Amino acid sequence: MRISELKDFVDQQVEITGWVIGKRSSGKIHFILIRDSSAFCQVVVAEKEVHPEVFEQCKHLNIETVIKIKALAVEEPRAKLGYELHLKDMEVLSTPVDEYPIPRKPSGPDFLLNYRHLWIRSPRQSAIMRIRSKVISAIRNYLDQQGFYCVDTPIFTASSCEGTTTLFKVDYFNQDVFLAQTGQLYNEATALCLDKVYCFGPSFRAEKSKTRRHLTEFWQVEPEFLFARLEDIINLAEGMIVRIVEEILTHHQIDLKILDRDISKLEQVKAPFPRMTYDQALQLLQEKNISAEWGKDFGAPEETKISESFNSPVCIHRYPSAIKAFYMKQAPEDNRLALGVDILAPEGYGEIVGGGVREEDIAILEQRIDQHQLNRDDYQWYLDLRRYGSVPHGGFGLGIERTVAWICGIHHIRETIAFPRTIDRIKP
RNA sequence: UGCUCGGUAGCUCAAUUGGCAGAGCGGGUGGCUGUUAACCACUAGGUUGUGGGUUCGAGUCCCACCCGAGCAGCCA
Repeated sequence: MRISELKDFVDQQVEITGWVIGKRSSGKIHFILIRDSSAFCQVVVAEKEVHPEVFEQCKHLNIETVIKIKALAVEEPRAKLGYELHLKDMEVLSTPVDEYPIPRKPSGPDFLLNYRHLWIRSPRQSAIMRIRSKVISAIRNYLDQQGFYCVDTPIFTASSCEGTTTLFKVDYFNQDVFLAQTGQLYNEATALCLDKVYCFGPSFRAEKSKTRRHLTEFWQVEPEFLFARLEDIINLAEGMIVRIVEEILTHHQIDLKILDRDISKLEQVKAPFPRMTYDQALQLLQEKNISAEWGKDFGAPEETKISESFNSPVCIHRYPSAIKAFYMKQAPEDNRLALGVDILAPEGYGEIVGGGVREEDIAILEQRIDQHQLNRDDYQWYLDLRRYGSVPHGGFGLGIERTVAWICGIHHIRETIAFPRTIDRIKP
């Protein structure tokens, strides 16, 4: 049985296999902290209640010793989870051959990332990984229930998709190919046969970004569907985010507690999210005495200021067309604006969703490709989608790491993936 | 890529004006029956990021390089 199930076994004898994460001792009584795959818990060892050999063994338990224990589960209000274990018997299954490199007291990120393969064992990091897993399954379940098909798009791509960001070049049998930065263009193709589709996979950006919101390898889910109006796209993203938050609040209270997450902040996330145009967002910034020029994208400080005004994620739509991707459809009422939407997470976690309506007219799309100084030849297959049976469509991408960072309330997205890839870190 | 800050024990950090290399944690040994990053005593543990320079003397000052962090741009 697992530590997270202790609440169902109060005053009963339980058997648990766990890893030692710390110990304290007062001579005739030891306090051992153990973790298993579900949570962590304190084990109390009284000299009178165990065999002398077991008591002596407990004196020498180092971090990451693996023990199998028989103990009584007891309610304990002082404990973080509300329970502790009173040891009856213990068997040592594995003794570390060396001192564990990671101390219990705080260490710096450089050191911890060098030992990432061990750091992930800490209660905090494990809690984040469990939450990430649930975020992903919540997304998949939500889309499945809405009738979406999962279509996996290629990682190797022949050329730039969006043309804006730097790509990783790979040698592909003596040919230069690139790691995908998005699956969207491919799923515009699959949407024209299956209608509601999504891809879920890693994306790669070779930009030399060194911020707490960037990784070179990150994961995103990208739904795409036919006859999508901007409103439909926002509704789908909103429903997805609400579902994610509900699932985490329902199933991961222990993990949120381990992370010291302020749950009231997540409980305030309710549909409908506030929606405003880019112009209205500029106005909001002006009211807060922040000057932002029309025509420029918001930077991190502006995004933080906007999201601080709301308890739920905020949807900002109709950005200037010039700062958005070439495939973004222009607003019929004002062609300087794009039918695109960004959703900013609360508490300054920044953009977690970007999406919009795609341009379905081949003439306009060709013009846009030229304006962005992209090579038309690279996009012939994409233009075919407009040549044959073109209909309005759209979708969005949701960044997994940024979403998990927000849900968990952690500062840097490198902790939201088991083995983060950043500009200068490829090991372990 | 730019700006700012940093690199001293396994980890977190001190070291006054340029003058003996230090502490806490972690490890080891001993003590303590309710500890929550427990505490107390003893003990082991150092090529001060690398290379050069100034100086009687450099962790400290100068130059170059390497590495890291924060922020920005770009974006999920």
